[in-house]
Amino acid sequence: MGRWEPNARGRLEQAALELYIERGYEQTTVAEIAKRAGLTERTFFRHYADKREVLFAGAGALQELFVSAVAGAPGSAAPIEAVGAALEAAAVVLQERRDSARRRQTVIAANAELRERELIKLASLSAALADALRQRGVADTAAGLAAEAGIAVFKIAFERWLDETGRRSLAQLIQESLDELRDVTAGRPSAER
Amino acid sequence: MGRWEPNARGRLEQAALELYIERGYEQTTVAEIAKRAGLTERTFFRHYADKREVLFAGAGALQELFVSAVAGAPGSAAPIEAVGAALEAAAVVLQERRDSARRRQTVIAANAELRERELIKLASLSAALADALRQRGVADTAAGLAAEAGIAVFKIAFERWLDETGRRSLAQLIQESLDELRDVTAGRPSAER
DNA sequence: AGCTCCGATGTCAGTCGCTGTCATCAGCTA
DNA sequence: TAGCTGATGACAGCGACTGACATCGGAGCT
Repeated sequence: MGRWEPNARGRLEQAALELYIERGYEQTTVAEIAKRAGLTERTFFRHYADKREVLFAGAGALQELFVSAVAGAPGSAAPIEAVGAALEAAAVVLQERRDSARRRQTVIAANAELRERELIKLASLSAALADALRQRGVADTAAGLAAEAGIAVFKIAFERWLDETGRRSLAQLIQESLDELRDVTAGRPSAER
Repeated sequence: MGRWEPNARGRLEQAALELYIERGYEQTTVAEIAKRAGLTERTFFRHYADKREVLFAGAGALQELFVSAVAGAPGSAAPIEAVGAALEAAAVVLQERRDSARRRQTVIAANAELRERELIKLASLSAALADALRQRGVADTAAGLAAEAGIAVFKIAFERWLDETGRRSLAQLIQESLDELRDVTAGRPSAER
């Protein structure tokens, strides 16, 4: 039990998300977030490096999930298969949270600064993925390419998952996108519109 | 002849790059940049939306180059081939500017905000590439994947081009990376370390 | 030439994100 | 009970960025 109201971080995240939805990211001041959480602006910045970071608290956990999935893939798995395993592990975790993911994504999509922050989180994910592949003995360039390709697939599958009415699971969409990426890079002509 | 000293934008870009190199991005204030360019802080913000944007003035031209290269690719070219053509066109333009590209990249790599801005420029490039592919009749998902894959290849080839002592051209490195991406996504085991 | 228009710049005040510093407060331990 | 410590508050200050208004000087018109 804390000495003050417990879970200050959680209250800040909740308040920030609410306000970003209600009035938009730019129209929300950090002082307002802190006030709604029953804290002061200064305390907000002790918990989060900046006004954007409060929306990305889960990024660290996701990255650990990715890395351990790659590390845990069978030694016989090809790099792209290890990456696929990581993406599927993430899909399982995210599958239950589609509504909240969609709310969050709506906020992010509406603001360029937040999109920038999301992109650097994905880049960090890619770098961690590449490192994990190198740990498995994958050559430098191949590791970087497999990681970037995996993140590209994740981005596109995730976007479709949130857009769709929701028949297919995230894992399915990831698998399909991975297959389609293989076809596309092979120069195979895909279905036209 | 302009009424004031001409080429205010160019002077601002020059001054900013110099100062970012001399004392670092964070340690440079906009007022200092403006002063070195013989202007005021307010005028800086009339030319550039923020302190980061002054480093990315060329992004628009690069994007147009990408788009017109895709649009100009033969109708028989597969999506990934059209993307490859765009990357090669960019490589030709960049090939002559390795030193200045390296200086710029050193500044960007040293600061997270600048890396974020670079990533969103690349994302914008990817979106434009995908749109250009859709114009050619490529299906939505395939267009998005081909574009993201192309940008991934560009990122990695560009990085290697700047790192290497410089034997291979950027165009060569892009071609090799494109080939390696095809192998990696096909699950083909690549050389290990 | 004289006049007017207009776009680029300067000036100034103000908001807000973010930081450094010091005080305070609540529980824990000796 | 007397510290000790970690989380918080209070406050001053810097710098990025914006809105409003003044100014300046060339372009075009009469």
